[in-house]
Amino acid sequence: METADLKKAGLKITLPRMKILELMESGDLRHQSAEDIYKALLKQDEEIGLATVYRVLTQFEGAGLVTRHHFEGGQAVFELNHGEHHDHLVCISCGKVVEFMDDVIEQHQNQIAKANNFTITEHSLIIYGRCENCQ
Amino acid sequence: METADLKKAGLKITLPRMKILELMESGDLRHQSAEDIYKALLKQDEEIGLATVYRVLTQFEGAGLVTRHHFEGGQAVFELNHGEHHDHLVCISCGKVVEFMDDVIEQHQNQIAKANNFTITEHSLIIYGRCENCQ
DNA sequence: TTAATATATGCAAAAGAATCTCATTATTAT
DNA sequence: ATAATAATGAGATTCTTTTGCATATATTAA
Repeated sequence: METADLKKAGLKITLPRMKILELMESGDLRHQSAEDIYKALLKQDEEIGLATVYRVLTQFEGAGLVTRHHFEGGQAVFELNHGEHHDHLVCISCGKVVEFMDDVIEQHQNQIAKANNFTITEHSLIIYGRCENCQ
Repeated sequence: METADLKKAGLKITLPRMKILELMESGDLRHQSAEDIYKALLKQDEEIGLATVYRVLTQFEGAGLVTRHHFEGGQAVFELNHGEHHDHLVCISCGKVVEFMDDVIEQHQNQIAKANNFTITEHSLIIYGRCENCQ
């Protein structure tokens, strides 16, 4: 992920945008709410407003750099796109998120859409449960 | 769906609860937001507050009578439970909702959860797209 | 049927998430 | 470096949902 991607999206290279990208790339947490990101930036002494974080994330989403997920629990979470589409397992206890991808499921979704004369624009499959450590 | 279900859930049989149940059974719209329900009740000249609608729906959800879905677009929608679990196709243009159920997808979800040592509590599969009339 | 009690309701206020306004500041193309 | 354009921060605002509290309603036992 680089400045080139921002340019391509017609977005100026600004400090807030760079910092948010960096933070999302830096990997500890791949799925964070706007507020998580805002707080993480504060901890790094970056004075970036929450409104800016929301704005930037929405622009990134529009540019296809980021995906917004509506997991349960109020706030949307954002994830940096990395190639392949995938779905999610979410632990309702500790919040752990595992990504997965299943071709058979994808295929069946396409069939179902077709059978109902729907043109798919996107889909969201989330499995909620308890992870290994939270049984 | 009957008063017995309310009793079983330890809920008193009250007018708001009956009216909301009736409305949700009466079938025109199987997936409605709390506000949709509130407005529909107003049209029937039932003076039931929005807060009550939210409270009752949340209680119904807790009692397993109703399922809350977080489709895209701000408001949660509520659906009266009718036996089998199922997933949803949602038209992003007209809001039409089609229910479906696919055993192969269900099976694969279970496998995936197992492979990742998750105990499933629930899952949500939503396919967004355009329906026949909205292409 | 009535009285006692436990719950539910309506309204207004509050809380939480996300967006918008607008004056100021930064970035880009010239 | 400058002008033109876009982005930012802070706070106000909107929208959805929840809560507090005084009143009203339903249930239970007498």
